[in-house]
Amino acid sequence: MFDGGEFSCTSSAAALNSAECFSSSSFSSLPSSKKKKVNNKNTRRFSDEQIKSLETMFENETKLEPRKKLQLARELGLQPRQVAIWFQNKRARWKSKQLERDYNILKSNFDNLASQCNSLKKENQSLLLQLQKLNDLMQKERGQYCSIGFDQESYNRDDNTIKNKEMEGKPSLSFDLSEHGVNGVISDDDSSIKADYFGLDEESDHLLKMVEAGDSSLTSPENWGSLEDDGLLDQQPNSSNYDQWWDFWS
DNA sequence: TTAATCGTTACAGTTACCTCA
DNA sequence: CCTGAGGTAACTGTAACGATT
Repeated sequence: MFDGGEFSCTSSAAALNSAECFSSSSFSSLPSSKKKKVNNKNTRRFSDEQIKSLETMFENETKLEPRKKLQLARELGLQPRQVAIWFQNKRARWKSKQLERDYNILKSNFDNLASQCNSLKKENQSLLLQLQKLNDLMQKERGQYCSIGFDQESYNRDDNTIKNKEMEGKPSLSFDLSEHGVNGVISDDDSSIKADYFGLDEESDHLLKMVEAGDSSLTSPENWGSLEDDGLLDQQPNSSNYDQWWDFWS
């Protein structure tokens, strides 16, 4: 190994351990930057046996104790400094590969999440479509209800029936057109009654209102900010941020 | 007790050389 | 034979740490 080789031994105290500095009789007086590392063919690289021993040792401990370093160097016929440098370079190579592995893992996770996101987006689109259809259906039925006219007498008769039920202590719907108007079959003022009647919680009630309102707030992403305000879509402080988030995944 | 100095080690970055397609 | 890319041993500069004075 390194027969006839000429090794530099710089004056930098930090660069190398003086005890490990090669005491070559042919030590050059040239500045270290000018010195050439003379490496004959087949003598530069360590032998397979040496590499194998070094690898085995590295698997056990990536940092070598000084005592073990001396022992290993003696066993392999290397300078302790060579062993130290080999471990340094090995750690650097190992770190580099570890970074590569970590990157691949992160990339794999990212791809999985992106795939899940796409599935959720499709599901969301499907649900929004269903919602739109239901909304249209409700609008149509409401239009029929208004267009067939209104029999005040039969209404009063029905109203009495309803009022009788109220007398029994059960909440019911009131259809007082003079107060609510035709368009507001169930107005916002009746929300508490409605909630009791249908057993709606606050969140569902809000959604129902939006559907009843007949606007496109649920089918238009730009209006989802109103949902966020109610905590239905948390994590997005405002709709503009949400748009950025959404754009990222699009 | 505190500050200065020294020796040692680790690390990131670089250099020089070899191998191979 | 030449050449560029990649691998690797060795080097440089710097920072951190502990021991000593």
